[in-house]
Amino acid sequence: MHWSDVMANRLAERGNKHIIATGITPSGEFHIGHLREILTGDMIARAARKAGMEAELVFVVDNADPLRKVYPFLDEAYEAFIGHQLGSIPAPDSEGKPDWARFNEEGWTYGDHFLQPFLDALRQIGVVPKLLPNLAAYRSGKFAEAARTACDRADEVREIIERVSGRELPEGWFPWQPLDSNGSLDGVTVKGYEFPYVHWVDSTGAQGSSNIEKGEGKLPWRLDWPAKWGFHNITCEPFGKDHGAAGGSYDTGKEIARLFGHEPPVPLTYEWISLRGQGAMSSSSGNTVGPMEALRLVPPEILRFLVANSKPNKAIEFDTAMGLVNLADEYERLCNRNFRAELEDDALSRRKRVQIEDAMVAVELSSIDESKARAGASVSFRHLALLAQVKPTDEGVWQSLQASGALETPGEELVDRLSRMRSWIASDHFPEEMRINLSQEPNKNALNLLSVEQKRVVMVLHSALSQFPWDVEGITAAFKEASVQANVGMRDVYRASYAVFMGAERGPRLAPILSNCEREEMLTLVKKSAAL
RNA sequence: GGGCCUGUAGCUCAGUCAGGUAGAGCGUCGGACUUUUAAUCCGAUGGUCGCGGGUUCGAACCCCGUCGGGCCCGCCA
Repeated sequence: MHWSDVMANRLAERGNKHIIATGITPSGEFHIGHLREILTGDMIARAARKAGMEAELVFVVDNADPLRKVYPFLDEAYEAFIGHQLGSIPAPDSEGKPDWARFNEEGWTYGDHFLQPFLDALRQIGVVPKLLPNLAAYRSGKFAEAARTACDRADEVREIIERVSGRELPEGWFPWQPLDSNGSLDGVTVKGYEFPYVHWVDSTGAQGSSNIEKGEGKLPWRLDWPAKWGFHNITCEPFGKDHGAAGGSYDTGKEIARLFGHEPPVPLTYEWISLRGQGAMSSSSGNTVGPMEALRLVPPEILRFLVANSKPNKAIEFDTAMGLVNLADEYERLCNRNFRAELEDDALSRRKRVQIEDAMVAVELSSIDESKARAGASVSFRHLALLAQVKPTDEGVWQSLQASGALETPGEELVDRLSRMRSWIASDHFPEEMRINLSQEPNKNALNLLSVEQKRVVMVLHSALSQFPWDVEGITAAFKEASVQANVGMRDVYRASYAVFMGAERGPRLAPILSNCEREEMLTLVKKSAAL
C-alpha cells in the first residue's frame, strides 16, 4: 500500500474530518526540502479525501519565530533585528538591506518576502494550503488559553520537557518568552508571573510586563507547537526527522498537548532532501535549489513525483543532472502504463502487486489537478532534450514530432515543457552527457577504434557527401552512397560517421543535425579525419 | 551517554509491519531499425539481501549482537 494510503487508514481510525498541518519558519529562501513538508501533507490530504474523509491542508507560517543571526545574504543592519520576530521586521531589499519603505507603507515583512515566492511555486505544483500566520495568531489571542495553562503549570511543563528530552532546563526557564522594550525575544529574564502578565527585565536592565493574551511574546517552540495543534484542531502533521527524534519536540509535544487538553496529531516523520554531492540543504548556508529554480527546469509533476514515489523515511538525493532526466522519464513511462489492467492478472505475486499499486498511486498523486489524472506525454524527456538542442526554434521541434507521427498539434502542456527544457539546457544543471557536441577537430581516439571496414567509410565519406544537397534527404542519401562505395553495411557507415562527427560510437540521428550545421565546416572535418 | 533512521543487482530503489523458491527501473552486453533524432523493439547479463549468531520445517523479513552511513537530544523541513 502506498504510504499516503497507510496514513489515510490511520486517520480513518481517528475520525472523519481532518486538518493536516505543515509549518515552516520563513527565515530565508525556501528550497525543495521545504517542498517535501508541504507535498507530504498535501498527499496525505488527497489520500484521506480519496478514502471518503474530509481533509484540509493548512500551512502554519512560523513568522513569530525570531531572527537567529545575520545570514550571509543579509546586510549588517540586520544585527539590530536579531531576536526580533520575522513577521515584525522589514524584508531585505535586493542588496540585503532592510526595506523600510515597503515595510512602513505596505507592511511587507521579512517573513512575507521569503514566503511569497514559495507560495507562487506551490500554486504551480497544485498545492494551495490555507495559510495560518503564527504571529497574527499570537496577536489575536489564539494562544491565550494554552499560554495561561503553561504559565499556571510551569512546573509540570518543565517536568515533561526534562523527563522526555532528557536534558535539564536552565535555572530561570519559564514557558513564555516575553518581548523586551526593543521588540526582541533574546536576553530577557522572567521575574514573575501574575496572569495575564509575565514580568521581565531585559539585557539593558529595562523592566516591563508582557501580556500573554495579546501576543507580547511567544511560547517556546516545544510549547508553541502543541498549543497550535489545539486551537487549529490539527489531526495530522508530517514533520522533518529533526522533530521526530526520540526526545525531540514531537515527543514532548505529545504530553504537553494532553496537558493543554487535546490529543496530539497523527505524526509522520520524513527524511531530508539533500543536494547530490553537496549534503543537506540549508537556507542559511546558501546550499539550496529553490522551488522556483527547480520549476524552471522540469514540469511540476516531476517534483510531485519525486516526493510521491519515495517513502517518507527515505532520504532523497536531488540531482539536477542525469538524475532528473531519469526521474522524468520514469514518470513518463509510468504514466503510459495501464495499471488497472495489469492488476487484473490474478497470477501476480504479492510483491509484484504491491509494486504496481504503489506506482499507480504515486502517479495519481503526481498529477497537478487532483480530480483528473494526467495522460502520459507522447514525447519522452530525453527525446525532447535532444530535439530542443537540435532544433533552434519551437516550430522546428513541433514539425519534427509531427513528421514522426508523435503528435498532431502540441498541447499547452508540451509547449510549457519545451520552454522549461530550453532553460534547463541553458543552465549549468544540464548534464554534460546529454549535450550534443559536434567535434571541431577529428577525434583521434574515436577514429582509431574503428574497424578496417569502418575506416574505409571515412575515406569515401567526403566524396559521398559532396554528391548530394545539404539537407536531411541528401545527407541520408549520401550515407547510403557511402555504404555502396565502401562496400559495407549501414551499421558500419553510422559507426564511422559518429566517430567523425561526434567522436562517439553512437548518437542521435545524424542527418537532421548535420543539416543544421555549416556544410563546409563539416566537409573539412571529414577531410581532416580521412587524412589521419 | 541516550535514541531514531538506514545498509538488497554497477546505479536508484521495492520487498521487512502479516516469514514460504531474491524483484523492478535504469545501466551494461547482443540483435533489429537510421524517414519514430542516444528513440523504439527483441533478447541476454546481473545480488554470499552489511556481517555474526539465535528462533523456525523454512529468515532479506522476527530476536540478540556487531560494523558502516545519516541524523536527533539549543534552533532547523
